[in-house]
Amino acid sequence: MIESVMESGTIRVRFAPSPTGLLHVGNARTALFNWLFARRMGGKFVLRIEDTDLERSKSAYEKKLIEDLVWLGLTWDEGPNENDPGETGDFGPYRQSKRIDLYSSHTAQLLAEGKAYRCFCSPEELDEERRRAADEHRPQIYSGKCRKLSKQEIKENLLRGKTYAVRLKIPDHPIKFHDIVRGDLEFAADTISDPILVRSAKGGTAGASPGVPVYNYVVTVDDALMGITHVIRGDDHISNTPKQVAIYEALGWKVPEFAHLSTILGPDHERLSKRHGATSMSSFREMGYLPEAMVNYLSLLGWGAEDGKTETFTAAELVKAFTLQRVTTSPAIFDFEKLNWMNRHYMKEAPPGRLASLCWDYFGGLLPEKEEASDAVLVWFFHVIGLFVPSVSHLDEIPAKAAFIFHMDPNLARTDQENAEALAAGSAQTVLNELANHARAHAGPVSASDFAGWMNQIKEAAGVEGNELFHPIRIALTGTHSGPEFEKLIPLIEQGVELNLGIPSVRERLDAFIGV
RNA sequence: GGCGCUAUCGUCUAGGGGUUAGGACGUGAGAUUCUCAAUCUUAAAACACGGGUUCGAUUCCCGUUAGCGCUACCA
Repeated sequence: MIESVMESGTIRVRFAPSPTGLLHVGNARTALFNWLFARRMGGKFVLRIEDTDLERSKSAYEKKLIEDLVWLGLTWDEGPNENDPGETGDFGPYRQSKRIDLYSSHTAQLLAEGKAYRCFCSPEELDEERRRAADEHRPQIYSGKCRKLSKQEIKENLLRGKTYAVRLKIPDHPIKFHDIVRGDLEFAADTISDPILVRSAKGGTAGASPGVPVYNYVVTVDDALMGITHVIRGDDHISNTPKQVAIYEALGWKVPEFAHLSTILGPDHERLSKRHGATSMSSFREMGYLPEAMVNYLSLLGWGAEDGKTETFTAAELVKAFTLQRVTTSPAIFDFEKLNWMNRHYMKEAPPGRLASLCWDYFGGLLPEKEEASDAVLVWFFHVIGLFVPSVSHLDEIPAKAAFIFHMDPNLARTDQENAEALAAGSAQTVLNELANHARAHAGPVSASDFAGWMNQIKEAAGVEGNELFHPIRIALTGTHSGPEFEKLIPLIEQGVELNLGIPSVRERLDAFIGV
């Protein structure tokens, strides 16, 4: 089966996260590049859950992980199903915890062929070896002591019930492999320790070790058995790769192509972590970032368009443009500002209805339940959101910006530092008196043109214009000296009043502030 | 300590033996708008250092330095 897949030329890649936490920026970018490569090449994208670390793995994280991948639009062809505990694909199981029986036959084979051996060394002995190597400025690699054990010695150890681990014999020639991103990589044999394949356990006198296989062994066997042709992953795995290559070769399997992606760092050049703020996909989603902005931004971390200029790509455009050859080698710093810019870009393009429904929950308590809201309320809310979107980087900032629509505190408006300055101007009181007169003389809701008319008359009567005119009025009406233009704002306020959303009318606002 | 990866504006990057070293974010200035945001125009801003190779290196090679990763019977 493996051979047939390899020979068919179908490209198969995998994303193999362990469900020990949320999907963060680095892993999301790895998933994205795998996905892009698979889609671009017409290959298969496999999701494999590496949940062998039972202590840290949680099914809740697996669920969240799947949610986040779906949110980003990185759909997989094989792997755990999105909505049920089942799996899709012919190369399963796709959860590593269900695969633990698959490795022992290969271990037995390696042992039988003399490509692996039993290592009876104790942790203490190994520690001692390492310590000595460090003292002598040598690479800290295993001495290979147990390689030389005679059959007789092994038998005796087994008979005495000594525990042993299984180690691979690293061949004594340099290990080379090709990395699509970095070119040919080569590691000298004497810098690579014989890797443990299977952890120590009390073995029987026959058969393979009953111990638990280690990560490097497991991924290699899994990748091979799943017919993975291209391993695209973080560059923290470069040092693991020669060991894995040796495993492929010992088992007589074709070595896949590798592509090691550079690390994503925080602004302080440290590895990106929670310390730097939001880094998980779910937190970005909660903050109201759009998935297409996230995908686009992530794609630019370690990759660039061929023309050297294009920055914005839809997912489809990315699939068309993406090549591993253009992936960059140096580490990239995650720039929240540029992500924000990207999100603003996509918010401008998004239909207001979509943004409004994403925002609804941010306005908890101020609006009816979305399901119970009338069409008129929905439309009104679309407009409110549309009014504030240009002034925010992500959707969850909107409620604070829009708060004055729902309620206004005249005392706060008066005492706010910057407001106080504007109100202290000599003309401010005149302007406000004039405004009060107009409001007094007006019955019913105020239209945008009513208000524009007032403005013109106040301008003449008070003999002021510009900030001196508009600042006091804006403060009287909204409690702040900055915000959306009156022409759009006034109708929205009066409509909101009519919809019984409990928001103060133009007249009520002015009354509270200046007494009408 | 050992092994490895990396090095172009503050950041993401394009480029590549001879270029005014290009674009984007951010920043400054200007325009527009009642304000803020948005928008438009515009400016400043980079080839880490030292040796080679070469007529010529930012580009190729070597070294230094710095950053990062790995160095587990973790994944």
